Order: sequence, then C-alpha cells, then structure tokens
Amino acid sequence: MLCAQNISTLEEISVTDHSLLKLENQICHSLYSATNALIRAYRPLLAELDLTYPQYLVMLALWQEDGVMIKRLVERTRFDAGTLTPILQRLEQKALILRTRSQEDSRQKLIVLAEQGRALSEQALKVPEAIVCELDMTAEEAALLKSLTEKLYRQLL
Amino acid sequence: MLCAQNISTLEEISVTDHSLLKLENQICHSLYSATNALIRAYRPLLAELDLTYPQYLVMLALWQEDGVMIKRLVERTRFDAGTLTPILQRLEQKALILRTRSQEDSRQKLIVLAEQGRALSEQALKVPEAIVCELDMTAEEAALLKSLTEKLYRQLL
DNA sequence: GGTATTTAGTTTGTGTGCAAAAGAATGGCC
DNA sequence: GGCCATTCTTTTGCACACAAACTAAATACC
Repeated sequence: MLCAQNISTLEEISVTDHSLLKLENQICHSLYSATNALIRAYRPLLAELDLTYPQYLVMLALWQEDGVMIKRLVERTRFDAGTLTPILQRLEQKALILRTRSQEDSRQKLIVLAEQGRALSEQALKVPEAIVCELDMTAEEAALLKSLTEKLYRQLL
Repeated sequence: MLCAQNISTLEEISVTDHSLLKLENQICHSLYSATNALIRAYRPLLAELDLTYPQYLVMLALWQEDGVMIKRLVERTRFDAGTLTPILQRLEQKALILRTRSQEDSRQKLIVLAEQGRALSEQALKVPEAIVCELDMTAEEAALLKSLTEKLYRQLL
C-alpha cells in the first residue's frame, strides 16, 4: 500500500523535495481531465438524443430496470440524491419518465419510463458503439482501466 | 482496437443484445464515479487550505511555475479558459495570486503568486500524503491507472 | 397513542464545466 | 494607414456536484 510509512522506500518519491506537489504526479489530475474529456466526447453523440451525460446514465439505469424508487437510482447511478432530483425533473419535462408517489410508502417516488423514454433506447444503441471506436483502446486496456477505477471507487465509498 | 468492425469477434460483447447499454459495462461510469469520489476525498483536506480541487490544481501549477500567462495555465491544468477565469478571480479575492496585464501583449494577463499563495505550499504538502494513504493502491496500480488515463486523455484531445 | 428518531426526497447556495458569444488587443495584408 | 482575421480572455447561460438545511412520512419507543 502507498502510505506515509513506506513511501520513503520508493526511489521515485522523495519526502524531502516537493515532487508530491508536481502536477505531473497527480493521479487525480489525469483521472479528472480524462473523465472530462470522455464526457466531452459523449456530448455531440448525446446531443442527438437531447440528453446530457448524467441524464444518459439515469436512462441507462431505467432501460435496465424500470419502475424503481429514487433511492434505487441513487445506488445504481452513484449520484447524490440532491444531484438526481433536478436531473429527474428535466427528464420528466422532456416526457421521458414519469414520477409518481409510491402507494405503500408515500415518502418514496416511483420512477417509470414514459413511452418516449422507452423508445429512446433504440437510438441510444449507437452511442456506446461510436464511443468505443473513439477510445482506441484494446479490450484488455479497457477492462483494466474499468477494474482499477471500480476498485478506487469502492475504496473511497 | 475496440471498434464496430471487430467488436463481434469478442465473445463477451454481442451486437444483437443490449449489453452495451448496461450500466455495468460503461467504462465512463466507473471513471466518472471514481473521479467524483476522489475529489470528494480531497474536499475535507483542501477545506483546511480553503481551496476547492480545481483551485488546488491551479495552485499546484503555480507552485511549480510562477508568473505565467493564463494561456499557459490552460495548457497545464487542462481547464477550459471559460472555467479558469472565475477560478482565478476567486484565488485573487483570497489574495493568493495577482492578475496583471502583460506589458508586451496587453491581451494577455500575467498570473503571479502573492505572498500568501506562495506560503500555502508548505501546508499543502500534507494533502497528497494523506490522499495517497486513502487510495490503498500499490505503486504499480497507481502508475498503471495514471498511464491509462493519460493515454485516454491524449486520445480524446 | 403520542413523541422522538429515522428515512426519502427536495431545496438552497456555492463552485465548477463548457459551448457560444462578446470584448479587447495584435498582426497581417493590400 | 485602415480593414480583416486571429488570438487571448471574459461573459453568459445551462447543467451538474454536493454539503447543509429542510420537509414530510414512516417507524421506534415508551
């Protein structure tokens, strides 16, 4: 594990100089700029569906599992509840989903795909296909990147 | 390369079903949620410096290379110019930097660290140390993740 | 059965992220 | 020298992120 105790054993990293403060050594900066660049690449493709990337993620979740509570969408999309609310409001405005109060527990809201929302999945199929082409990565690299970021996410959860 | 032409040769990925639309198969979702989680982990550490993560990135760039034009900071931090402007305005408000018009070319602005801004680097040293501990990754994994995301960024540039 | 706690979701306020348009200054080019 | 294209930066408008405060409904507890 990379930690203060054993960090001095790594030749590349010295505690005495300020190499830890160098921009080039920041994993998070690479992660951050790569993520932003990737979402930027999605933008023109998703514009044809009139969706933003976060909206697209919510739709992906619903295409896979329709008629769920918001709590479930928070789990699946990994969005903050306070982030999800306005996204769902916009999807409702576009008539892609319906938000109804749950019968059993009226604190909860049931999110259901509207006709248009369900239909949109056909058009959405070409989005991942186009992105995968732009990535220019081998399947192995892609799998590796996914597993590393998944591990990172779970550790920070 | 993962592309429409040869994607059908991969057994895991079928073009006929909708597995490409499954949330679990989205690299970008892993990347996105991991990045957000990592920045969330930075938040309490950076709060002690009264900085946000993007502001911290700009300070990192300046600690390494002071007295630069905004154009240079756009290159280094990989921020959009329209994103950078308000960040620099806030850093100026906090008296961490100075923004002065360039003499040679008065379209450009010279960004210089203020006394407080320079001094802050000492306090900032413990931030990457603390983060590295939370990451709980081997040096190899960290290096791999960095190189994969760097490659991704460059491809999408 | 009434009060306290917990849970589900929304609201509010601040700070990005970025496309598009607008300013402002420089540099070509006739 | 004056106009036009280019470059550098800011502004504007919209959509996240997310902490913190809030609302409302269900549950626990006595």
